[in-house]
Amino acid sequence: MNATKNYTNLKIAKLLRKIAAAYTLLGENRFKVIAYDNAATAVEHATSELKDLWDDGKLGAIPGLGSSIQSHLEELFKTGKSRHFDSILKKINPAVFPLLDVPGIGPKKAQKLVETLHIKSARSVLSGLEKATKEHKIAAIPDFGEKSEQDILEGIERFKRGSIKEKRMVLPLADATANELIDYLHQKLGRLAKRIDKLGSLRRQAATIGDIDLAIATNDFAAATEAFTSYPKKVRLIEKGPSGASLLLASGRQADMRVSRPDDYGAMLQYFTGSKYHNIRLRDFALKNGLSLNEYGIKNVKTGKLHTFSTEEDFYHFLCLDFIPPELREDAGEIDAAKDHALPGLIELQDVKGDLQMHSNFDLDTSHDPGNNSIKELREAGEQLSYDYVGITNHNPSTSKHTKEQIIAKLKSQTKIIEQINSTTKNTRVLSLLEVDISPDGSLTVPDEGLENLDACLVSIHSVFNMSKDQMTKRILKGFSHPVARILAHPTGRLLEQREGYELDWEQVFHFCLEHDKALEINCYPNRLDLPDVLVREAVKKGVKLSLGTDSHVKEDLVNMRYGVSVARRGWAEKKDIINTWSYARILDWLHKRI
DNA sequence: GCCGTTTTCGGCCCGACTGTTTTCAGTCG
Repeated sequence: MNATKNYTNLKIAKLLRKIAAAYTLLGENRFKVIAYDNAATAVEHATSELKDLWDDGKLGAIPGLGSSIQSHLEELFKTGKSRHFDSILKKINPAVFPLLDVPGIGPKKAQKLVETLHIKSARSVLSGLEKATKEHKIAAIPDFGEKSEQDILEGIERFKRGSIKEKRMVLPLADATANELIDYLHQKLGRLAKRIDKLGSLRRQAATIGDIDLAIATNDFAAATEAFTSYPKKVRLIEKGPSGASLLLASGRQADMRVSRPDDYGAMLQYFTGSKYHNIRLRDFALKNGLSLNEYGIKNVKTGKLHTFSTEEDFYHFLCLDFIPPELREDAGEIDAAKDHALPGLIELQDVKGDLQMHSNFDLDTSHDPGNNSIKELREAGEQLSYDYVGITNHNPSTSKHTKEQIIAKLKSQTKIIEQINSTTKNTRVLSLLEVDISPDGSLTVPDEGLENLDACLVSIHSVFNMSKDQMTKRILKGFSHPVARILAHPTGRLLEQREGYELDWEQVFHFCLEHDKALEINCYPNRLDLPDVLVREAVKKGVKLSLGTDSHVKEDLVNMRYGVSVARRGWAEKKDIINTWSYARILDWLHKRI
């Protein structure tokens, strides 16, 4: 058992990529190499741990893992090693593999470098290579030159910076950074820019973003490039070509811009929005119909005629597909659904009638951070957004500082204030909620009498994260089974780029929610976005209800709702899946259920 | 090595860029 414990999906994916690189160097059939690369990607994208799938005999459910790779993984899980993988890796100098993470170095270059420089160990390879570049030994190697020597040095430095702090931007930060740049470009270019759009993972609204990619539709490439490269907030210009340019931003990330004529802007937008795997699947689909796709349009393979498209809608329709919203382009069945006219009608921001998590400064002397604004101010902020209701979800009063009676008294006084506020308005109503900690033993940190007068409560984990999957599932379901607990807040506990979430048995959690008519939260806070999109998809498939909460601690953060909506959309959620789309009367009725 | 409403055999996405070269291999997205 212990031997197999460490095979996380991340590690398996890395192993499969190493095998792919090794096969490249051993001169194996290149499609075999691609197969291993694809398998690695499939593992990275898997929604469950492979080890768990294997336990359940469901390893075959991952597309890209055929019988051969499955059998090797099986051996790995059973015995802690794979003789087949080991025998392949043994043939390659181990110093090759760390270099594959350096930008610009692939298997072939890595091999050539370590051989020429006589580097033998994985541990010393980076420092050895760095030393060699400084002694100008690289330029002398055949097929390398002055420029590649510099590139390698830069690559190593980038890698070193990256390995210390390889942080992607959380979606809201990337979005804000991009919007600022887009505003600047609109102002600078005026009517010369017919359109400016985000591209890549940012347009697909992924939870974290690497580089910021933009597209400009214009007939004046030179003006667009000039405007972009003279962006005052750039740290430096990285490169500039006839149809685009790249800048380094203060965050350490790049901003890439591409220009295209309005007539073929649709194909360009489609191509660079990705994802890579969506595009690969789409090209495969197109080829079967005699069509070849590229960033300029769609080519008829037989006649060679290129069709161009000013919009993405036309591009997809030409392929006899419904338009696929960017959030769905992850090769998760969206192309088949588009063919069958079975894409979901995704939830929109304007469908949202209220926000179900925010923290006020009401004096509850809480266990965790209180908010900055009064309940009244938060209600007004909700009114500004035309909400029908806002749910005040202060943390429970600290249990160490108060007696049971004090906790009950504090909660009663808050309920009174909320009743008072509600009596003065018929517009945006305040829901009297509470975010209650689930203790390690599964009990709630508020006595039942304190929960009585609430509309409902959210429950969540804020301490003792290091429990086994089994224990944590039991803990959460015990706390969640309290009749007043209607919503499980930030269900995985992850903090993007900071902390992995705890593991849960999701089958059990989903089943529990369905059985007791309870909801899972999609927390919209920038570094949570929790539930993650892939779990939203699973929940939606099963019919589990979802709630949106910004978890705001200042009233300005209520606008983060749109990022939660993005997560919901990436999980194929429709209006009917999200309880925040309900009227005040209906949500109140649902919150008051005691099951 | 994977995969299948054209296929259990014979295919497997597409093009740009770069550097080092005189026609292309390697890498990337």
